[in-house]
Amino acid sequence: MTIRLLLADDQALVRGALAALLDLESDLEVVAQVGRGDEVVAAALASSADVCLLDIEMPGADGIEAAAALREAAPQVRSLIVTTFGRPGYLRGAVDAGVTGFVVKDTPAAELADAVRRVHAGLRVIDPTLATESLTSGDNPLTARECEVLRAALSGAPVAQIAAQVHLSAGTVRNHLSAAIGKTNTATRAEAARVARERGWI
Amino acid sequence: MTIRLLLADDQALVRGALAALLDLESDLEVVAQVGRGDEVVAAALASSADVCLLDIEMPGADGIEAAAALREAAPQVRSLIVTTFGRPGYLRGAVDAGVTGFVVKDTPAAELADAVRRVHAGLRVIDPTLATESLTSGDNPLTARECEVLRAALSGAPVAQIAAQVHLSAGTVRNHLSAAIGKTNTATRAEAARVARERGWI
DNA sequence: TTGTGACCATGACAGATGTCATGCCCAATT
DNA sequence: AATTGGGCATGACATCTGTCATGGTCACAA
Repeated sequence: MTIRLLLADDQALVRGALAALLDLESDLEVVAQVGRGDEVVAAALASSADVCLLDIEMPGADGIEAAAALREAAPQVRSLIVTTFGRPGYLRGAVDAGVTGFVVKDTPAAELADAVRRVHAGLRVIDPTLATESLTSGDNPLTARECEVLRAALSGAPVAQIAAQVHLSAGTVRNHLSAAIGKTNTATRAEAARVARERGWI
Repeated sequence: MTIRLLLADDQALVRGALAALLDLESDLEVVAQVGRGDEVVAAALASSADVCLLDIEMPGADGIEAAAALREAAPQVRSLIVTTFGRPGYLRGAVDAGVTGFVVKDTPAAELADAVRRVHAGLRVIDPTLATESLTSGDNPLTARECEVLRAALSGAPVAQIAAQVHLSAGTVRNHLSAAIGKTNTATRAEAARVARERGWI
């Protein structure tokens, strides 16, 4: 009995290449490919996939949202995040969304098929490098508001614009930014936003 | 006679998957794989590759630098940039470095093999979407200094730190940043740096 | 009930930032 | 020789930003 796979990645070339790689394995079969996160559930159901390989950065919905939707609509389908970015925050979010596996695209190609088989068997597959990083980087110390304001600050926009965007007064925005700057040990909001993003806090 | 290929991409999984994809073609053969830009030339010579597929973002040297080095050391080897980012600035730099082809990873997988064959035949292969974008986005209006200062501003560091980094007075840095803000039609240096990066100007 | 902590807001202050005018040096162009 | 344009710098100015103190509301836990 072959394991039926769905691939979700917005880069067609990578998607096709992964399909070629996995189809080399006699016990694996790619039965569906999508380029958007919001098409994952429908495609998984239509193709009766066993395991979904999900990239994180996709239009429509990211891979973590897709995994959460998948758990809701088709709990028997396992999901494996295959992503470029090993941000610890992503890993946490992915685990919360109920994914069974999480590997980065630095993984040797030969190991991917094994990861898929383990995931299909219900075993947790977590990139070890990432797992330790996740522990060292700790929890997100930012409050919900601070995250929201920092996200708006990512573009580099001035405070007035951020305030309009999040429907707060300029003074309050500055307070939140100041708190975030303190918690990230940085000197400017631009730097704080960058650090928070790298740590996966926003 | 098969076309001998070298793959350079820092993500092992993508590299391996591309190898699987291309090895499906009977007239193509992947004879070398590297994960760093500064290993391309040696590997190309050792494996007597005909065409090198180069990612842009790699440690050691980026794909464009690798292509330039390759033209220097082994002019008979064709290079094809295969990258995630379609920044117009990249395309310009790549053409200047003498690459024969430039495709983005959004390309359908089925077209890659054809692109490789065309490149091997000496034909120019340029992603059409990118080519038009490159024309509309126009030339880089920033001076060398402005680029340098903007690059240092990418991290969000305060002016004093940027000044120390580029060995200029704080006042001069502010002047350059002000000029860059004007040329990018933005309000802050963080925004200017973001826009300039998106446009491929830095 | 009494904290406790997140959230929102205001006001005040020092320091950072963006803008502008001005000047000098140097290289390339006219 | 004169002009132009980039690079460098300084000083001045208005504004923006980051910090801090203060005070209010609300939800939740002790």
